[in-house]
Amino acid sequence: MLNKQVTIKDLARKLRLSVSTVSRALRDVQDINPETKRQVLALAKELNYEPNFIARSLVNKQTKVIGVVLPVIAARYFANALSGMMEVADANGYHIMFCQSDESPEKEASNIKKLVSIRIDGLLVSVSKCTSDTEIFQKVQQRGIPVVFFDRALEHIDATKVTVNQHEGAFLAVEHLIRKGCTKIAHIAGPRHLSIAIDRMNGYLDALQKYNIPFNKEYLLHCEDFQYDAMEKIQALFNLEEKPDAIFTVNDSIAVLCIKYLKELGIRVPEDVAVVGYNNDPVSEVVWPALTTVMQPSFEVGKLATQLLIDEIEQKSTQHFHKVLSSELIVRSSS
Amino acid sequence: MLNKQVTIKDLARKLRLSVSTVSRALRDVQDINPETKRQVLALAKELNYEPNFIARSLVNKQTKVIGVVLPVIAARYFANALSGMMEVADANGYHIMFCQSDESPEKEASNIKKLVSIRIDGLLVSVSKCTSDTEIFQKVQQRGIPVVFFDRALEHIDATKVTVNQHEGAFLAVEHLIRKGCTKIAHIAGPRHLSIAIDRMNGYLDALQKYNIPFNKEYLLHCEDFQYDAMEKIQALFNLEEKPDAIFTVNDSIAVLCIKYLKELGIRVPEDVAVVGYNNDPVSEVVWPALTTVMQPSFEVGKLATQLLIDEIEQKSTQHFHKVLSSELIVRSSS
DNA sequence: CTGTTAGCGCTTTCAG
DNA sequence: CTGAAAGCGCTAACAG
Repeated sequence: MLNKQVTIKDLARKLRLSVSTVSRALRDVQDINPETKRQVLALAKELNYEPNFIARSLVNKQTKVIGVVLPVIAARYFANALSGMMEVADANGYHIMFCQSDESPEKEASNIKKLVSIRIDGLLVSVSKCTSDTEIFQKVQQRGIPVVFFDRALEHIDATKVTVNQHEGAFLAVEHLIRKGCTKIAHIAGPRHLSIAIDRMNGYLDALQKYNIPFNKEYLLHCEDFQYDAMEKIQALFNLEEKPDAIFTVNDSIAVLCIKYLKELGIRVPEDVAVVGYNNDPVSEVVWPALTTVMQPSFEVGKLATQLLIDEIEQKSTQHFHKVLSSELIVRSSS
Repeated sequence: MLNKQVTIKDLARKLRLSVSTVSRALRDVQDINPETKRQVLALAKELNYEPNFIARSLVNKQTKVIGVVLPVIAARYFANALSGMMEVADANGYHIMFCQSDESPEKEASNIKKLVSIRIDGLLVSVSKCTSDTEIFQKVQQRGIPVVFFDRALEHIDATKVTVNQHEGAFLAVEHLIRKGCTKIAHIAGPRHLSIAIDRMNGYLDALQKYNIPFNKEYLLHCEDFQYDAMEKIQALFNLEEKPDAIFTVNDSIAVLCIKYLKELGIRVPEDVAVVGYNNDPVSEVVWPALTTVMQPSFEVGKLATQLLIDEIEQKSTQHFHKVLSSELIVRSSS
């Protein structure tokens, strides 16, 4: 049943060669007789030889596995980023091993420790909402394992980062609302300590400023946890004297909640109030009216981050970059 | 910078012990002086020793990694199943390495080959829509690597399988429509060769039969690729003389399309036509009216499949099971 | 161009 | 209870 794996030794014996010669023949090294190489390769194929990664790792001190830690795989954005990573990893002979932090810094840390103990060659991470400590990442770097941050990066750490220009995406969204004639534009923002949320908020603020629209403090509300306190913020907005004529939200699920709430109130979207979300989540196509939103290049982020990480692993590059990718506004009927 | 990993040898030297004694102390083996063990453990902690998985794998001939191949990670169902897998794997000291087949049998096969060459200890797979050949899986088994199928399994292969009772889920959905008073119930089914789609269709048929509702051939339509040909089927349905008063669809995205189309036609949901989907996709909560749908226990599927696989790997069980889990009908306002 | 030797970090007989 | 020795499968000097 269990037909043992054929090893380099078996090949050597059958060919009356030494294992080192066989080893050389199997790889792309010079100093090998083409004819010998041919024979070895032929026999290897015939016997269905497969190099043993484990043994190779032990001597080379590199596993060809890249660790990935991200908040949650069930989010479309991260699933797409991961797909991009797998594509590039595959093309370069690397394997991906990923873990989710579930937005918990503790779980994030334990995942990282686990990956490091497996001897990953490099680490790709998108930090949890509450991560602020750089120490663990520095420890990884000190071990000689390159770290690349994607999407959500820590500010005060010297490492390569691939992020998306949140400010620009938000600016585009708000500019679009302004051009549609909206002047009382509210923003339901994300957590105050989360950099991507702050960037989006600043994009909102700067767009208002550029078009000389006075900023109304009452139109800016923060959801501290992205989701569960959203409804009360929305309600607060429509209890104001001066109701907004547009809402830009930090993500699509909040935008969808807005649309539902407005419908209940008999307020028309987009005629009375326009709504724009963020992320191009699948739900955005399905609500009615379909949601205008900002699409981030998640797949590209994954690909680029992985490529840069591999470059660092293979020492092709030694310095750190911060690449910032652009987003795209997708205009649908909610605005 | 690169502070070398401390090895078992370092511990041995400092403690003036032999490596084999240290090795024993580090593991749960008998034949070791408790005091010696204590010392070794203490020093190990102090020096931050971490056992080298790679070296251990090489001698033990087991990697503690489980390979997972699934169609696509961006689908909520699979993301959840994978989360369940990671939970159980983690709790048992295993790691997960996953690949997506993108519904291509070729990519599926190459992923499996890749995983096998990494020397995974076991394989978890949900086959692509078009996979029918059992050969590759048998080859994996012959290598002594246990295979467990989850969600989508191949029929003609002797292996442990964890699936969801599609027939029952569909039956529940249709029964619910019948109890609501619907009698002209249409079904937009999935591909004819895909077993889960066939099971759902049979659940539909059997529910009709049980309640003595005559089957109308015109009310049964197949989408051969799940998505892109859905719209024409829906239209066909409403070009019939005798229009249906309910539609049960093979998945939620088709159900959502139905709702949209019915709205355009000015047909009220659920008053004129009730709609029920399948999967409890996030979109089902967001459409209006919110979609009644069947929720599959994907997380549980992942957990159970992994537990059974680990049992097989560790020889706790040697025979194969086929576990079938139940689904739940989630009633919302579309029916 | 090829063989010999040593060794990666760990486990496992086999003696003591 | 502990140590010596061999070996997992492969790579990497170093001679020849």
